[in-house]
Amino acid sequence: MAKNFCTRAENYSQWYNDIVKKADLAENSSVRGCMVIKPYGYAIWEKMQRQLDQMFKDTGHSNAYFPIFIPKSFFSREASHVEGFAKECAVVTHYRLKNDPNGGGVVVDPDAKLEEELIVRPTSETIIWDTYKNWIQSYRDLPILCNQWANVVRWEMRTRLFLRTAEFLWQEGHTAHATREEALEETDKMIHVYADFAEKHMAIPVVMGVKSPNERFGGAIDTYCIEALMQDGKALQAGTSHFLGQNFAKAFDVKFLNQQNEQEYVWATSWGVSTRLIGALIMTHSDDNGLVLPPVLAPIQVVIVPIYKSDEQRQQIADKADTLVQKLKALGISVKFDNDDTKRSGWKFNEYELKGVPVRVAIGPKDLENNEAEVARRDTMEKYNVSFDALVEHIQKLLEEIQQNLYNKALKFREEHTYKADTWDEFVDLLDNKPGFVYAHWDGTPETEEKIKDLCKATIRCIPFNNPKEEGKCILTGKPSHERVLFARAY
RNA sequence: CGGGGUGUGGCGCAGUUGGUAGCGCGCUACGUUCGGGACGUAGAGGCCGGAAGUUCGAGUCUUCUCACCCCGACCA
Repeated sequence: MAKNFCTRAENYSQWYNDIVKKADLAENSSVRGCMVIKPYGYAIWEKMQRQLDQMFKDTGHSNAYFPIFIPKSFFSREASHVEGFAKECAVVTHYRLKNDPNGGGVVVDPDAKLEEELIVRPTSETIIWDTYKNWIQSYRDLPILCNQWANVVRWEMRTRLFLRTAEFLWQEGHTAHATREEALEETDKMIHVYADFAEKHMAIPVVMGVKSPNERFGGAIDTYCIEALMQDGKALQAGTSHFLGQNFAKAFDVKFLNQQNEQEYVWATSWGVSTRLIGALIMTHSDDNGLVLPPVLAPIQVVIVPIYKSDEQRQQIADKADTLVQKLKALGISVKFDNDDTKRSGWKFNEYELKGVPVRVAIGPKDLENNEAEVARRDTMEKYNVSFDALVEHIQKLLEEIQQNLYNKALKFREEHTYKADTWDEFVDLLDNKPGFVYAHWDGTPETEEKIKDLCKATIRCIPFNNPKEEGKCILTGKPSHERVLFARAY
């Protein structure tokens, strides 16, 4: 079947890379650490964007755009924020090139040094709070609910397509509120939007929770997150929502006059998801035959492949296919009729399987005779015949069924790979031999979390919301603990 | 920044004791095919990562350099 294709069992990361390349999602560019997102991969991102954007609008947010460059001085205003990002910032120091006097092409003009260096945004809190300062005077100016779709740069040492690249695409929401309660509510609302998106659209079950101090965003009071479990048993952070308190308001002196005519610092949140979600999508659903896409996000939901010998047959099938295309399109289903004569049907079957198209319809001479078509679903690889009269309705239902099946499968996988550990040996044994989510007691100190990470590479992914209280002893130190937290090795 | 590796047609690779570059895939044309990646025939395509050196002669040997990949420390 699939040729030159690494299986998950053989080498998981090779399998991942193969999928990204062979499904034509993205490739490495000649710029170190940066990827080219190819049309098919970008189409998935566009579908995600469209959906998320609608969800942001529905919750009262508006899009805006802020500069890609941030003056260095802005960056140093919030101490833990700088600390979080300083090590991975790209910096612009000059604004002009000139011809190399030695004839070696162009060189940076040393006379064109910037007065103040500019940071290429790794995230936009600082430039946005510098801007919000001018937008806010009174409680009547609040809340501000902005989102921006943008690229950001984090100079990573080691990169992997979609999962970690030097430049990536994301959205970042930045909101300003009059009260602590309102900002907290916003933080909570947005992590729920992300969880909803992950589960309903990406068909990925997630655990929602709060980050431990070690894993918290630089400059945040609290970071909420959604965590997903990949097929190799590693966790992947799929989205974050931060309660920033008044940290940035204080750093940028953003105050408003409340109804009692008193000056108060503004309360803030920020939240984001990135193209990394495409990595999550791949590693949650795909199999050894290639990409598997949930119908809701698939650029092509249905592909129709004709099988023919003569031109006459080809024409007859095309007529049949065209009416099918019209009917499916009328239902809002994205369908492709691949009538390319330079590729054979077998080649197309493999190609669309590799690309994760949820439903394939094959129509050949025999089918014409019997007034039916062969339907193949990508998630289960099942094939069967359906009469033409029932086809449209069948496909519509099938797409919904596949979406649901993928979610159920992923949920089942997560449940089967979620464990409890009560002793250190048990904990390490699980991580090494049955990788997945491990619920274990922790004494609540950053030092212990750090030590656990050093010892076995596992980190606290989150402390789930509504976490059941349970008395126990810390897995490492034996100190008392009143709840289990979620551990895993993570991407 | 440590430790390991690789640079040769678009991609994946071979190239012996130094003798002037080959294979598979892909690509082009034509023909035969067409219900799970077809086959035949004929083609196109390469200053062998770069620089210097040894030599009558370097893909091959020496030195230097550059780039990329893998494993660590950092991270969404």
